[in-house]
Amino acid sequence: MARQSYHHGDLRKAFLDAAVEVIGESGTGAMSLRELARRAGVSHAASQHHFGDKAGLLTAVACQGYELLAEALRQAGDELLDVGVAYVDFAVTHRAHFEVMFQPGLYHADAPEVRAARERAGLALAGGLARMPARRGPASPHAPVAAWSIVHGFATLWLAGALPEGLGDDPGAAARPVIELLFDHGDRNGSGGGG
Amino acid sequence: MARQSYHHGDLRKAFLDAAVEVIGESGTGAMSLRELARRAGVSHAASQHHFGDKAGLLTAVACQGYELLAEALRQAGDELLDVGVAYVDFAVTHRAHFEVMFQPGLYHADAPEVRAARERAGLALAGGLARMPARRGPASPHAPVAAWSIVHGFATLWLAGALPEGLGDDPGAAARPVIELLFDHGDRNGSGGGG
DNA sequence: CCCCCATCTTTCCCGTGGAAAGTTACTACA
DNA sequence: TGTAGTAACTTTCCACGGGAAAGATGGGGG
Repeated sequence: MARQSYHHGDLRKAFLDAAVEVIGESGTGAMSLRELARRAGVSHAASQHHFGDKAGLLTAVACQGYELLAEALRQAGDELLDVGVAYVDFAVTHRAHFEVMFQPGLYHADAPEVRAARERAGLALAGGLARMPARRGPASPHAPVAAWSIVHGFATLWLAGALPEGLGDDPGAAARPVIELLFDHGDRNGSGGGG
Repeated sequence: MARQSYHHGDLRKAFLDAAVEVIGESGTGAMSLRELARRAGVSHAASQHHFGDKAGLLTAVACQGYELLAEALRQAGDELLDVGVAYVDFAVTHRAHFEVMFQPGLYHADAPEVRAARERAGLALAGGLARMPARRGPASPHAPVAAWSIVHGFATLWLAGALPEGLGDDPGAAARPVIELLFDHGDRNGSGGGG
C-alpha cells in the first residue's frame, strides 16, 4: 500500500533510497533534501523527524554503506584477491554509498552507529587480509595497509574517471591483475594472464 | 598599497588563494563564493567576471593543482619510491587542490586547460614509473596502474582519516614502506625483516 | 580629450537547509 | 468505545547561496 493519507509508511526508507539514487546519478553536491521530499511526495521538512538534518541523512547512507560493504566482503570468499575485487566491485556498484562513506566531512562520522558499522566492515576486510600472508612467506606489517590502499585507490581513480582507457567495462576484472601485482610479484613467470 | 579604489589588482589570485584556504580548512562543501568575496573585500558577484561560475573557480583550482602536482613529482627525483612518496606528500600538503582534482563533478573537467595540466601531471607521474621496471625483471603492463592506485589510495585514506592509528605524523614516511611492498616483494629476505 | 571596455557593484530571483509551531492520525489505556 | 498522548508530517518563516542582468567606475588607446 503506497499511502493516501498523512502517514507515509516508510518515509525513512524512501528518503534513504532516493538519496542513494540521486547521489549515484549526480553526486553528493547535487542532492537536496527538498528534491528527495518531492520524490517521496512529502513536505521538505518531513525528513527532519527521521534524520535530524542533512548530515543525519548522509550518516544513515554511510552506515548502510558500511553494512553493505561488510556483507559484500564476507560473501567474497576466503581468497584475498577475491576480497579485493569485491571491494572494487562494491565501490562501483554502490558509488553513492562509497562516495559518502569516505567523505567524513559530509556526515556525523563519529556517531556510534557509524563507528560500529565501520568496525564490522573493517573486520570483514581484515578477515580477507588475514589469509594473505600464508601464501607467500612472512607478512609485512604494512601489508594490510598496502592491500587496502591499492584497492581503494583503484576504485577511487576508476570512479573519478582518472584511469586510462582500455581497461574494459568491468572494474573488478580490471582490478584483479593490478591487485595480483601486490602479492604475486616474485611469481611472475608462473602467473600468466589468468583470465 | 593593496587597493583603495575600484580595481582590486589581482582579484583572480585573491579568490583562488581564498578558495584553497577555505577548502583546506572545511572542505569543498563549505566553500561559498560569497565567503570568498567577503574575504577579498569585494561584492559577491565579482568572481563572475574572472571565473564565470563556481565550477569555473574550481576548474582553476584543479588546474593549479595539476600544475603543482607535476612540479612536485618532477622535483621528487628519479626513484619511483620517491615519486610515490611525493604524490602522498602533495595530497596531504595540498589537500584542497587534491580534493577538487579528483572530484570531476565539481568543475569543468573537460576544459582544455585542465586536460593539458592533467596531461603534464600524468607525464611526470609516468616518468617516475618508467624507472621502476628496470630494477626488477620485466614490467607488468599493470604496474603503472598499480603504483598509481597504491599511492592514491594511501593518500585518500589518510586524508579521510580512515587509516589505523599508529602510522605517525608524517604521511610520506608512513607511505614509503607501503609502496615498497609493491615492488620489493621478492626481495624480502634482503629487506629489513620487520615483523 | 573622449570613448571603449575590463572590472567591479547593485539588485533581483529562485533554490536550499533549518527552526518553530501547527495539524493529523495511530495507539495505548481505561 | 472514547479520549489522551505521541509519532509523523505540514506550514510558515528566515538566512544563506549561486547566478542573471543592468549599472557604476576608471584606466588606456584613439
